[in-house]
Amino acid sequence: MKLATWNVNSVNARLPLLLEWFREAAPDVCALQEIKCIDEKFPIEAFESLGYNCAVFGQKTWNGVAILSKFPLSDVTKGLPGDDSDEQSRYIEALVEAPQPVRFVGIYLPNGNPLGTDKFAYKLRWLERLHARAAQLLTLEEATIITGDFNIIPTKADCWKESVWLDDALYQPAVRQAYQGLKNLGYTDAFDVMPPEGNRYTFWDYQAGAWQKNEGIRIDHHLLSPQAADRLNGLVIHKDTRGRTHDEAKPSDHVPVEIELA
DNA sequence: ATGTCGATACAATATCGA
Repeated sequence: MKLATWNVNSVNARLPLLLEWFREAAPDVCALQEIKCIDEKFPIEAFESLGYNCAVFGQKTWNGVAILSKFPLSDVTKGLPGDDSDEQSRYIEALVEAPQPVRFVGIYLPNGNPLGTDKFAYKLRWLERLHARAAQLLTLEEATIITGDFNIIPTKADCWKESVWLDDALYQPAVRQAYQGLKNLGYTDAFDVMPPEGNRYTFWDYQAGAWQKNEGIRIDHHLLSPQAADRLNGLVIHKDTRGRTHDEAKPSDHVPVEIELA
């Protein structure tokens, strides 16, 4: 069973490339982030024609997350619990009704830049709420996967040059500690168990020739409950999609990251 | 010298967020 995550930076701007990749890689389940549209503008028919069920939590202009699945989806939760005033679409959760079910959580964690603003405070509060939800999910004793764009560089090995990231919200000690805190609850980062050969980055900035110079970072992660970690068989970072174009469509700045579960 | 994107309000460019 292949479960992927991809920050697509607008699902509609990316659609030709997405459909091409979904045909090739054929993930069973995929979390999308930054769909950048309201629910009514999500290209549901295009994905349904490839055999996917869609759960969408959209938003105008910014953010927006979705789950695509070849298996039925049930028990869908939209929005991260813990703050009714949070209006940003960054969290979606569903039960994937496969022969061996999986509870699948897709997140688009706040970027948090620049430091010293309410944006960074929002990121820290969001992390606290995610910690609480992650702890709650563990009590279900299910195979649970929390995946998505975490906007967190876990270690200095996960960026091309540490000095560049020291003043960035993606690499702050408090943020990295919060990520470790999720692991301390009992979640496993699939990358720690199944590091791929060669590339470890999942994002290359559009600017400053970052892709051409391989100046990337690893910020798209899969966290697995013990019941899910016991089934982990592999991890693939689809780096080639970063260099692909399709007619008018240009690549996302993130690439898909996929895990294989027994 | 952030050197690029995408959505939006707006009607060719500017702003915002990343």
